[in-house]
Amino acid sequence: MKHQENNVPLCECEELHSDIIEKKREEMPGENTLYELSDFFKILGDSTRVKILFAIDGEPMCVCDIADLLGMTKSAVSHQLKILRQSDLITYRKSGKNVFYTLADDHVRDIIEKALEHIKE
Amino acid sequence: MKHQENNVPLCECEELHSDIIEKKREEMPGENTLYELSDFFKILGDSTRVKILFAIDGEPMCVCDIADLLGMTKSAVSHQLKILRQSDLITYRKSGKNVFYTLADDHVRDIIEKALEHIKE
DNA sequence: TAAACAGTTGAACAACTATTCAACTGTTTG
DNA sequence: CAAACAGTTGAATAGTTGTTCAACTGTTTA
Repeated sequence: MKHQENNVPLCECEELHSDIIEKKREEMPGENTLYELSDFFKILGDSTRVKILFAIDGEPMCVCDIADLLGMTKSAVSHQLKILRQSDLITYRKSGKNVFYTLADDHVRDIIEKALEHIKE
Repeated sequence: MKHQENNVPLCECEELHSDIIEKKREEMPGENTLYELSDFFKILGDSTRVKILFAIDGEPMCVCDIADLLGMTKSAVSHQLKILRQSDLITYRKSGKNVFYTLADDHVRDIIEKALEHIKE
C-alpha cells in the first residue's frame, strides 16, 4: 500500500504547546509502525473480508463454498482472498480442483474478538 | 456508512459441501454485527486517524498541536477528528478558544496494542 | 484427449474517501 | 467593537478500492 510522502504541509498556528508536542513526538511509534498498523486495520475494514475470516475460522473452506455462503461470485471472493493471503492472515491447502482456506494463526481471531466486545459495549 | 443490499448474486458452483456451509452459516455472527465490526476497523484503517489516537492518548491535545505534531493542516485534522468523534472513540473538552481531545476509553488502546503485537510477530 | 469444473487474474467501472480550499462560527483581547 | 485566532464545515478534487466481466490456468473425468 502506498503512503504519501510528507510534502511539508504546515500548521498555521501561533501559540503552540511545544513541550507537549515534543513529549508526544517521542512517545509516538515510528512512521513505519503507524503505517503497518493502519494497513492491518484496513484489511479488516471490509465486510467481505471479515465475513471470509469468520467463515474459514475453524473448519477450512473452499472458494466455491465461501462464495455460496456469502452470496457472492467466486471471482469477487478470490480477489479478497488474495488480499488476505498477501497480508498473511490466511493459509491455503490445495486438494484436487479445490483450494481450502483457513486462518493463519490465532492472533487475528483475538483481535476480532476484542473488537466484538468493544462493539457490544 | 452505507452497505449495499444483497442483490442476490449467485455462486455458479455445482458440487457444494452443503453440510459445512449450513454449519458455518449458523456459527457466523449476524449481518449487522459483521458490518459494525468492519466499520469499526475501517475507522482504524487510516494512518492519520491512528496517529491522532496515539497523539491524544494520555495527555489531551488541542487541534493546533495535533496538526503541528502530524505536519498537517487544522482542517484535515478536524475532519478526521469528526469521524473519530462520531464513532465515539474520542471525547473533547472546550477551553476558551481551544478544544482538547482525548481517548474515550481504554478499549481502543487495548485493540491497537494487540494489533501492534501481531505486527511485530 | 476433450470437456467440465475450481480457482485466479487483469482491466474497467463505479463508489467511496482523505485532503484542500474557502468561508464560516465563536471566543478572546487590544 | 474590531481584529486575531482556534476550530469547524461543505464542496470539489484526486486517489483509492471492491466488484464485475471475460479470459485464463490447472486438475479431473468421461
